[in-house]
Order: sequence, then C-alpha cells, then structure tokens
Amino acid sequence: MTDPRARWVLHVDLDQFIAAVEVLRRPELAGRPVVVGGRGDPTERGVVATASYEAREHGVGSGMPLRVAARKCPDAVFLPVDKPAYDAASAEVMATLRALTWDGAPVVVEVLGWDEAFLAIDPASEVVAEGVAAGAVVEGEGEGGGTPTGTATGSQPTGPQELAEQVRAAVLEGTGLHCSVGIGDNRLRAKIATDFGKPRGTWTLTAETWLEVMGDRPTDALWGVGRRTAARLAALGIDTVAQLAAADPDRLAAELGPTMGPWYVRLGRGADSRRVDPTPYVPRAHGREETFQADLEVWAEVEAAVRSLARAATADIVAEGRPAARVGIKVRYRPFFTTSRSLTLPTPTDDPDALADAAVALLDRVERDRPVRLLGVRLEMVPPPDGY
DNA sequence: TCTGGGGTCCTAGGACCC
DNA sequence: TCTGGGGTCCTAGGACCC
Repeated sequence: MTDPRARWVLHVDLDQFIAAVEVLRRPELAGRPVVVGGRGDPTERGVVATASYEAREHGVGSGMPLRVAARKCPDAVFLPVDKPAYDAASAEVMATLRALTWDGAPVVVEVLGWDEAFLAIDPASEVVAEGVAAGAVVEGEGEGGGTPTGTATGSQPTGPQELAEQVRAAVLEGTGLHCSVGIGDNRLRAKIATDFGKPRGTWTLTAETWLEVMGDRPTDALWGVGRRTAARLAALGIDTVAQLAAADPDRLAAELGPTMGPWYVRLGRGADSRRVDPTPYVPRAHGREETFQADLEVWAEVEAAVRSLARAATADIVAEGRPAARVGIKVRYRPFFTTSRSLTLPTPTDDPDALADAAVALLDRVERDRPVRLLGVRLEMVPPPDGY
C-alpha cells in the first residue's frame, strides 16, 4: 500500500494536437501559421479548433470565429476539421502510453479526450516500498521549477520526472507528435501543472507548492471554474485561488449549491481524491447538431433538417448497440437565443423513423416564427447491460 | 470577437405517489 | 377536505470541458 509511485499522477497533453497532426501529413506546412476549424473556409460560420503556435503569435486562439482569425492572420493556412485523422492519431498516442511501464510495473491510462490522458501506477501491481515515508516531499519547485532532470530515454524511470521524460520520448518516437507532461500528487494538480510545462516540457505541482504557484491567479485558472462561475465568485469577493481556498464551504453551499459550493473550495485548495480510472469510456448519449450557413426561415426546411439530424444520431446509437430512452432537440434562433425540448419515450427504441418522428414532434413545442440558426438532436441511451 | 460540435454533470420546480 | 413530508421521475436550462 505504500508504493511510493502511487503518490504520483502524470497528465499528458499533446502540443497543438490537431494542428500538429495536419503538419505531420503535410510537412510543407511546418513553421507556417495553421488554423484548423469548421470546413476550412474562413468566410463561413465556424470557429477555430486548434491554431499552431505560429498562428497563436498573431492572436489566433481556440474558439475564435474563423472570420476573426482570418482578419488577425490573413496569411494562415485554413484547414477543415478531419475527425477520422485525429481519431487515428489519438489511438496511436494512447496505445503508446498504455505500453509504458514504470520501474517494471504497468501504468494505467485514463483517456480524457483526443489529446489528453492521466497516467498512474497500477494499484494492483504493488511493489514493496523501500522505506519511503508517506509524506515524502519533492524538492521545491521555485522559478523555473519542474524542468526535466533526466534524459532517461531507454533507461528505466525511477522517479516521476524520469517517467515523464520517457513518456515524451516514447510519444515522439511512436507518433511524431510532441507533448507536455504535468506531474502532480493528484489529478487536478497534474492537469494544471501541464500548462506550465508547455510546450515540450514538464512541470511538477504538489500540495507543497500549490498556493505559491496558484494562489494569486484568478479562480478561472482552475479546471472546472469557467467565466460564469468566476463572475459569481467575484460577486462574493472571491477573486483568487487563495481566496477560494480560504472560503467557507457552507457559505458557498448556500450561494452556489450544496454539491458545487464545497467542491469549488476544494478546487481552490488543489484537492482531488478521484483515482486515475482506466475503465473504458461508455457514452450516455449521442447527438448531432448543425449551424446553418444561412438561417432557415421556412419551417418545412426546419423539419427536414431535424429529421436528417435524428437519422444521423440514430446511426450513432445503433453502432453503440443501445436503444434511445430519451429524445431531445435544441433550437438556436437568430440572433443567438437557444432553447431545448425533450421527452422520455414510452419504450426505448433504435428505430430511425420512430426517433425522427419523436424529434419532429418536439418541434411543435417551440416557436416557429423566428429564423433558425442551429438545430440539434440528442439521443440518450439506456444504460449499458451489467458487466460493462 | 457575431459566437462549432461533441459531450458531461448539476440544479430547480412540478408531478405524482405514499 | 382546511392539506405534512419525503422520494422519485420528468423536464428545461445552465455551466463546463476538449
């Protein structure tokens, strides 16, 4: 139980993943500003999925409308999102990570998305500890802390820094992609540490260094606090991570909800007790949505579009092998007002006609006198059978 | 800054039941 | 019928993440 390696979590995050995959198969793009998003046409509605570092120097960033990106960086190469290519690259990365060992013991990998994963030692493969106290402390990380300490390519890693270097070398060798690694004494700290290591680096963040590194930063620097919650916290006089860490959980429970309030205080303290979980991801729902290049003004077109989205979503759940128990639609009107409707089916089904009919029927419950910018259909599946 | 598409989880009110 | 309280399901909306 006292395997010293069990203290550590590594977070691996690919550098500019989507742009890097594109450059990998089109080497002539290396060194150029590359922007991937939408259908690759910067005159269309769409946003930036990933920008290369060269494009970021011009102020282009994720989530930015393509039109704005084109204005900021007219010389950028604009490419369409190619999901299958990123799926394939991601699978290679994850396979590389799963093949790693730490001092002879297998690691477990929890996939977070296309380009991120947590790594930890497999708790089932306990090795007798060699006299390391439970409170072992990593040497302090001052300015520039967390720089790699080893060049351990090929040799067996001993500490987390050596494992991190092995991760970066293995991913580069196996996939041609660069990544950064965060080392933490839990998932949250490892995840946040990664940003300090980018690009192509490693950083360590522990309970000992948490407040020193994060205390003066705004609350939305935390994983799980976004713009809205940061504003609500600011209204309560909480602007920084240190202030959030010192806040009264009962007060935040009253203000932000019994679950979320105390959870935010724990975030401020850098606390996270969840273990790295290698259980394969099982989706709860599949949905399809589309923002139209020109708003739909004819209701028959709205109905036809919902029917089409419902069929596409149905194909996704059929591939999953689980029928839908609930159907939901989303309607975004001009200029940007969004509403949703949903229903529980009398009986779960994966019949395309029945699901399309249900989605179209939900349209009767929304206004039809306004131009429609976006439509979405979402199918919530029955839980997977036991044994998953 | 005229704002994608894929998801997850939490909250709150009302219905309904005992 | 002058009417408590808890549990659960359904629905709409919101926040967040990659």
